[in-house]
Amino acid sequence: MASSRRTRSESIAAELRDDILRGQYRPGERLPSERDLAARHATSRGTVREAVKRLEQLGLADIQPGGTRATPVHACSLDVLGPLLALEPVPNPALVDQILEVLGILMRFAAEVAVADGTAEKLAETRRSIVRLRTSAGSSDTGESIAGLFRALADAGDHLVLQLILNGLREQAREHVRKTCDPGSIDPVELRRIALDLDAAIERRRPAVAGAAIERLFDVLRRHAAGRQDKAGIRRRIAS
Amino acid sequence: MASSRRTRSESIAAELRDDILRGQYRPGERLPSERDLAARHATSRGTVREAVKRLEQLGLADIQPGGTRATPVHACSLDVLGPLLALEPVPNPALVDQILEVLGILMRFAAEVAVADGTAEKLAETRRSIVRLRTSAGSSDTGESIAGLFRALADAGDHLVLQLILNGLREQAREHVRKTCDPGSIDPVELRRIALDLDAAIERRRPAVAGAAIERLFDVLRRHAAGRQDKAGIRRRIAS
DNA sequence: TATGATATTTGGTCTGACCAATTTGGTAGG
DNA sequence: CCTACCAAATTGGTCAGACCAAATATCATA
Repeated sequence: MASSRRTRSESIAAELRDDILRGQYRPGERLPSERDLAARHATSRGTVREAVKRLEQLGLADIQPGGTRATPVHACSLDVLGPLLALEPVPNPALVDQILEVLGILMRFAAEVAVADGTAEKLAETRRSIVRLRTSAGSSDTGESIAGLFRALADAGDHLVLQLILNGLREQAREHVRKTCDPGSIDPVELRRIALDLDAAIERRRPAVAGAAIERLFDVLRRHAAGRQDKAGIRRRIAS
Repeated sequence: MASSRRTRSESIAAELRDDILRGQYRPGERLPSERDLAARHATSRGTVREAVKRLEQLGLADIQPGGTRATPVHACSLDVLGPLLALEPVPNPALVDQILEVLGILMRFAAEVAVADGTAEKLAETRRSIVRLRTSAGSSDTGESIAGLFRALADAGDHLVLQLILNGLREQAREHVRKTCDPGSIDPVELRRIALDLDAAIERRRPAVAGAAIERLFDVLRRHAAGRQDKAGIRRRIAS
C-alpha cells in the first residue's frame, strides 16, 4: 500500500539528493537552476521543480527566488537517513549502531508505555506477535517477527508522538539494518528467553520488566549487527 | 535562514493538510482530484500538484493514478505534529506532555552521549550555554536558554541519528510548547540547582549524573506545562 | 573605490495539451 | 441474480512555452 513504480521526478530527486549527501554541494552553495537541471535531464521544468521541492522537504535544500542552496546534513529531516545508508553498498556500521541505539531506547519506552497503559485487546495482539517470534526464532522469518513485535508494541501504547518517530525511524532503517545483520542467525535460545520474559512481563503488567527485556533484545541485536568482532566495544556506552 | 513568505501552493497544502488532520477525509477516502482542487482554488493544476505532493511527503496522502487517498494519522511523518498542535487555538495538553516525555528521554540520552564522547571544545560550549541558563533563570529569556542548552547537548554528542530526530521534534514542538508553558515562570531556584549539577557532571565527566540532571529538568518542565493542577498525575508513569 | 541604477537570472505561477494507469459503468455470459 | 469482461471517463505524470516578482550580478557613475 506504499509506493508505486518510480516516477521521473522521483528519479531526479533521488539523484540530486544523493549528490548533496555525497557532499557534492557544500552547505550554502547554489544548486543548478531549475531550467539548467531540466535541460540536463532532458525533461520539463515542472518535473524538475517537483524534484527540487522534494529536496526542500527533506531539509536538504533551501529554495528561494534567486537560487536554491544546499543545506548542512546535520540540520535535515530524519528522512535522509535511509538514502544516507544507501549511499554506500554496505551501510555504515557506525550509523546502523546509532540507529539501533536510539531505536532501543525508544522501543524500551514504548514497551513500558504499552504494558502500563495498553488495552487488554492490544496487549493480546502483542502477545500473539511474541508467539510468532518464538516459533520463528532462528528461521528466515525472524526479522519480520521482530518488526511485527515492534509494531505491536508501538501500537499498543497509544502514544502518538512515539508512534510518529518510530514510523520515521522504521521507514528509514528497516531494509538497511537487515542488510547488515541477518536476523535469522541470531541465537534462537537467547531470543526465546527474551520473548518469554517479555510475555510474562506483559501478562503480569510489569512495565519495568518489559522494558528491561526489550533492552536485552537490543543488546543482542546490536552485538549481532556489529559482527563477532569487538562485542565489548559496542556495549552500552554509559553505566547508568 | 528558514522560511520566506508563504507561497500559494504552500497555502493550499496547509489547507488540505488541516482538512485531513481534522478528519474531514477518512483514511482511504479519495481526495478531490487535482483538476477539481485547481478549479476550487482558482489556480493552476501545477500549483495544486505541488501542494498535494507535499501532503504525500507528510505521509498524509497516498497519491496514485486513478485517485489520491487520505492516510491514517498514526502512520504519518513526525512533521504533522506541528500542524496537529496548531489545529486548536490551545495545543492539546496531552500531546504536549507526550512531546516533553519523549523529548526528555532523548535529551537524557543526548546528555549521556555528549558527556561520554564529546570533545572538550563542544563541552565547553555546552557549559557556556549552562551559564546563560543560570543567569537567565526566571527571566523571559529562560525558554531560549533551555533551547540553547538542548541544541548544545545534541551537537556535542556527534550522534547523527539522535540529531536528526531532535531536529524534527524541535521544529515541530518549539513554538507550541512555549504557548502552553511560559518558561519564564519556572522556579529559578530549582532551575539553577539543576544547571549546577549538570555543569558539575560535565566537568567531572559523569554521563549518568548528567542524564539524571536532564531527567530532573524535564520533570520540572512537564509539571510546569501541566499547570498547577494534577502535578502527580503527570509524573513518570512507570517506576523503573 | 564605493555606490547606485540597470540587466539578468531564478523561482512561482499560469495555460493547455498528451499519455498511461486506474477507476467506473455497462454489458454479455454463467 | 451474480460474475467476468470490455469500453469510456477520470486521474495522475509529464511536457511546452509564457509572464511576473524577487534576488543576483553587472556596470557606469560619483
